[in-house]
Amino acid sequence: MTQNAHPDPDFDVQDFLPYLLSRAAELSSLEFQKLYKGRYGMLRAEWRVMFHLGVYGTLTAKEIGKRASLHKTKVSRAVAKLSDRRWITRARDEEDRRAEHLKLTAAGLRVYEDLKTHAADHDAKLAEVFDKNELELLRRMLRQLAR
Amino acid sequence: MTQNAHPDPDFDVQDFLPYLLSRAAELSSLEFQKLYKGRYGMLRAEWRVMFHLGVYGTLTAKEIGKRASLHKTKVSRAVAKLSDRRWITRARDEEDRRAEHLKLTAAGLRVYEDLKTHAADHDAKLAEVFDKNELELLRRMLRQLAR
DNA sequence: GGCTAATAGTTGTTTTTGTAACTAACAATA
DNA sequence: TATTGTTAGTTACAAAAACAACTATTAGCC
Repeated sequence: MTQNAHPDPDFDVQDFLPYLLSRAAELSSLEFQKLYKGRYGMLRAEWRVMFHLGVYGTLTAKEIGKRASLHKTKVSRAVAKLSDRRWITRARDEEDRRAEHLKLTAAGLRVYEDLKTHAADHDAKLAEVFDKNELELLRRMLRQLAR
Repeated sequence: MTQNAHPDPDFDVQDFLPYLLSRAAELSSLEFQKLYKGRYGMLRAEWRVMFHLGVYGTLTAKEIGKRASLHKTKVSRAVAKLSDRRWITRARDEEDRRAEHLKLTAAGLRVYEDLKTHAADHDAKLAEVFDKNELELLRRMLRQLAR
């Protein structure tokens, strides 16, 4: 079966990084997901859009998609829904009338702040199994992998 | 869950572990996903089922679900499809006739071996940005988070 | 200017997923 | 041995994701 020159003939699929990562991602986000879904009826893409606006202030859909690794259709639908709920505003760019500048409303900001608070709590809980150095390294490595 | 005493008032959502993890997971698995999807028309759940059978030999759907963190409906559908393609066999347990013992066929084993080889290559490529100790720590932490 | 290509974002359609309800077999217990 | 509860796995239906095709606008270029 093996063809030739494979890095490690005794590779264990259970150590496969994408697998470990996706399990860790799924399980670690479960609780928080319940919160934004249950309390605000939000989807993951919507939460991502909101928090990018929370962090950066004003962005276009394209910029959000790029930064958050979300496909434009997901961003588009998330933006439509958030806008319907008056959690964000859309302002047409007068230089380039295809683009819109998105921004949290006051209500949106409150939602963002609330979720952010819970995210901080949740993160702290996840983090407490590790020590500070390990954790810093973990974050660095994850950022590195996300390119 | 905790109500007050928020750990860090200046918490940055972009360091939120579930977010970092899910981005790292998505991006790191992209290439490999193309492979099992493109070459074998497989879904992620199907690949997971196959590789668990590849590693453990024989398992029931329930065991796979538990080990792979897959919901029983996903396992059920994956098993149905893999069985249609003659990549796995299903043998009714005669002690408990609700359960089935699943196993890769010779053809299934070939698919598994092929994918495993590519997984090993892909993993090696991902891993090469880190040094051995870091990598070991990363895997340990991810396993820890996946509980 | 007028033509083609590219870009920002949207919409429609098809796959996949999530959820709940279901069947069949087993277990516990009265 | 009926009765009720549990468990392994399936199926049906609704929600969400993926993908392709679309509109409107801008950019490049002859």
